[in-house]
Amino acid sequence: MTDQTDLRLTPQRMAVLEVLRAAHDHPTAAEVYEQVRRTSPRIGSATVYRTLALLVSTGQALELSLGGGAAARYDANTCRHDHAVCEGCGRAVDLDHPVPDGMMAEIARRSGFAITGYDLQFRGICPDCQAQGAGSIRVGGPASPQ
Amino acid sequence: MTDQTDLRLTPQRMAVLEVLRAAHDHPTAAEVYEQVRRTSPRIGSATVYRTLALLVSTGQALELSLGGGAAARYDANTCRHDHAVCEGCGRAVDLDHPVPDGMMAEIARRSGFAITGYDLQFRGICPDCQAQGAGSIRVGGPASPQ
DNA sequence: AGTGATACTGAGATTCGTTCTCAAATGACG
DNA sequence: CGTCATTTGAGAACGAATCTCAGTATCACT
Repeated sequence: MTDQTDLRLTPQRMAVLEVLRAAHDHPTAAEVYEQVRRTSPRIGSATVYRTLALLVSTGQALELSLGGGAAARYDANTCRHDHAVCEGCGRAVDLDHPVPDGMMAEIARRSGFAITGYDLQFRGICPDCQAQGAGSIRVGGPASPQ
Repeated sequence: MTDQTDLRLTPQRMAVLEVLRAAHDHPTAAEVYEQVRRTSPRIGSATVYRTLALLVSTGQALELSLGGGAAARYDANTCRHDHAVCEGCGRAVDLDHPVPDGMMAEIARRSGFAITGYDLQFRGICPDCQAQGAGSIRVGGPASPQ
């Protein structure tokens, strides 16, 4: 992965990318796998994981780690954007609210880091979950803790 | 965990909290476990995990999911603060740079979410890693991908 | 077309972090 | 001192992700 001299666009890779592009709900690798199997029943999970990692490393997909022990989620929308994660149902919705320009420069100056990017996630209760009783949200976290 | 009527401050819990308070490097659960064993050799890892989760749920510790397949890290500094994660060595340093007040209100208004908080992590190369050749950072991610 | 080199795949095993199970231990309190 | 809920520790179990490796597909070149 560090020194790809030749990258092939195989049917499997196309299938994964297609599924990811078609999905708008930030699927996990397992969900992508399940979906891809409908059209390519012989594909292996390793291939899906490999392809996802490849897409991320070539900038064609984003990997979201939405906290907790939850599985990583993937997003074909590669424009800079953030997410709001619902503490009730675990879903994530897209936001496009840029972090103020000066902020990154400020952080870089203070920390000495060469900043290459950032991940920003808001936590809260989505409108749906608010509707069905925000008071009854289980304390343990999102719907699928593990 | 949802309805604790009686919470005991056991020696094990004190030991975990002590270790976490003494550590300033955002240890993983495994690191906390290893450290706690020096003073309480008979403690089990389950207890450490349980206690860590308990501390998080009672607001006495923060859980950081620093992306990738990396293990969760814990932080006894419960004041609102963010982190810069080094893509070279995987370490995280504290930052205290508040997100502008108006921003959360703005997000809440646009998304319809009842925002309860946020997680902000900057990615970059720490001064140390910059010094020893920032060009040679492995592409796959932090030092210990999994 | 034929050949060798290289990249890719799929199945299953493996690793690792984390949670679960359950009997035994502990602590609180009358 | 007895009771009862809480907590503990050992190990099993789990799920996500990665690794291994033999087999397959594709490329470059003749």
